[in-house]
Amino acid sequence: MATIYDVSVLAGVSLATVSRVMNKNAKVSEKTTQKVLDAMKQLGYRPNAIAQSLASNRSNSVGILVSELHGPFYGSMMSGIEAELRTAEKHVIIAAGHSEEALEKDGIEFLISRRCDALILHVEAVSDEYLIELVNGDIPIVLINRYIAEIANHCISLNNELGGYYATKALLEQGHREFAYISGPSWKMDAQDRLSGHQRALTEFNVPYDATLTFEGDYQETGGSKGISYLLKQSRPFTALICANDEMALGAMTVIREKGMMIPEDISIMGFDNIFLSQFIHPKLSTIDYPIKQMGKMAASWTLKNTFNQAEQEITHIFTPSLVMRDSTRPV
Amino acid sequence: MATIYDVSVLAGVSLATVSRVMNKNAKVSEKTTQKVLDAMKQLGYRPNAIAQSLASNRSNSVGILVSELHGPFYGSMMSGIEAELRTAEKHVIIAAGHSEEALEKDGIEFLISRRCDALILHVEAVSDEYLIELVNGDIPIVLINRYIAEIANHCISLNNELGGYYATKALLEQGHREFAYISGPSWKMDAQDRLSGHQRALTEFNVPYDATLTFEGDYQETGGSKGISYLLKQSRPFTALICANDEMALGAMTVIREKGMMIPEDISIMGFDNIFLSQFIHPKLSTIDYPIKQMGKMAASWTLKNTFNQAEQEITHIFTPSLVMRDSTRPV
DNA sequence: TTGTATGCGTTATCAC
DNA sequence: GTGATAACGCATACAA
Repeated sequence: MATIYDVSVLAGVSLATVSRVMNKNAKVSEKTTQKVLDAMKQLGYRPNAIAQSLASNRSNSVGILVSELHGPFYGSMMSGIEAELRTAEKHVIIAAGHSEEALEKDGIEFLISRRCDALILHVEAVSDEYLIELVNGDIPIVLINRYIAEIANHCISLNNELGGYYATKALLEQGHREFAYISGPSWKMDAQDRLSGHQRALTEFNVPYDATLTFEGDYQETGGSKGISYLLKQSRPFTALICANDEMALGAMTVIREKGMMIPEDISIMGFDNIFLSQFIHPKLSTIDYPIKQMGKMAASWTLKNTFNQAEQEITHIFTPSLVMRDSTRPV
Repeated sequence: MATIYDVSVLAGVSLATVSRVMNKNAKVSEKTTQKVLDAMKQLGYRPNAIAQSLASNRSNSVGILVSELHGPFYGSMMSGIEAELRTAEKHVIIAAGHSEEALEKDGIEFLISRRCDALILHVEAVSDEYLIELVNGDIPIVLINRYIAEIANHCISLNNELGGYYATKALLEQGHREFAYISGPSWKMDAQDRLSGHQRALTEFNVPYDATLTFEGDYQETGGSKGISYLLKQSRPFTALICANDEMALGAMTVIREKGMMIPEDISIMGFDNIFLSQFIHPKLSTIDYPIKQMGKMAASWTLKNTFNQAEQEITHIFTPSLVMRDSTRPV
């Protein structure tokens, strides 16, 4: 693979001149520029990004850490980030943390070791302290879906509690009084927040919270299936099921139908996240909109602004969820 | 950020020795090893992967190019690859090609410039010639979902034609004789192959292929919605709808229901890909299984074998699709 | 406008 | 077993 040196020899100029025409940051005569360009083309020269990074201490890339590489939530997030960054000619380097502390730290180490210019992290297992320390390091960092007061301006998060509140309130206003709830993993902050919102709404309507009709799921379809199976076995009846995300709602719906019940006639179902698919399933899922794509875009804008000094735009740090009523819920 | 030099000074040894204990590739006495380790810990030393790459000409990472960062298909693929690579302590660097020639080449350039040790590509827009040339370059390359005879052992692909054949044949055997077909973008090879398989099955059963009941979709939900709307407006009736992928099937199902028709009573629907969700929608989707996750895993194994000389395992180059009959189809 | 020289943080090839 | 020292491919301060 040709190097800058080969190009300089062929073009009959110095190595520095070649570097200059690449970076267009210094005046080079029209004529030599052309000579260099020709030589580059002739050699099929491609700059070595690694060497560039080492010499300049910048990589023109931002690192992204997601929990999983699959799933609609992370898919939207990655797409949102990449789309925004691409307009600025920055690249992304993606790693997966799998919601495990060791792997998350590992992924972050990897991204740092690759000398990313900034990091966008969706982390769940590492501690606040760890993150605060990280933010105080020398590499710019944004957190998605996590709010830490001490570093609030590094956070792009959704008010999950409010989302949980909206979800339950909507059903309460439809007359529902008996609820079942399939939550996310209880150690995850967003799962806790959504459940808190649920409870707040119940309290507001003087409806007691029934722990026996709560199931801790895993945010996946199978969690929803297992959850509803469990809940249906309990002695207490319920008219509404709230799932802490759409995937679990989907899993639950499948089982409910298998048991011969109708949605929403027998059970109203509410999801959370408003994944793209939720409008294509049957019945169309009522849910809480989580604008994750825009949040990804916003996180990317943050790095553009704070790292690459581009486009001074307004950064929204806390997003507000909104209710999306469709066909899986109905008044009782 | 501490460098290897800082460590060597603190440990009172030479720079080379520090490098040795990092790479454990040469004998270093127990005692000095410990001194170095201590110094590293004390300084919070992290190796600079960029410098390592430059010096060693290896990066311990493999580059992945996908068309999109979202969607169940690419999600599964990325997950499959990453899971396999992680067991070997290799990392992935992901870029998106957006099914556009310029962007695909761009992404490949990026991955090469980052000195990935190998590349796994899901490309659709670049030409065979370009890829053949690439494969003859000095970086190991695997192609997913693409078969090019000249470089067959660099390809991990599915027999899409056979899948299309299976899909249609299953419906023919159920007695269907009037078909509508929503295809993928006609310039995509896999879309062409699936359609060819469809036509082969028709021919085998002496059923004429009706081009007026074929719609060219975009492999997305909206393509399915638009497609079925168009097809329903045609004068010719049909009892079965075949969609070139599950997402379009989903989009079509939504519209069909909005029009007050029943699935599968009024129309049988067959998808393609067997995305994870297809078993959770209602009615459960009959489809063709595309083992993309295993194929991703296989591509990763290929790189492990051909680039990192690990685990001499058997590589399957052409995967065979299989029929998955569920509830969206029924005999007529 | 162009060239020279040095450094970026490692690995690796020699010596000792 | 350990230490100098030359690459690796490029950016950049300093000269010319």
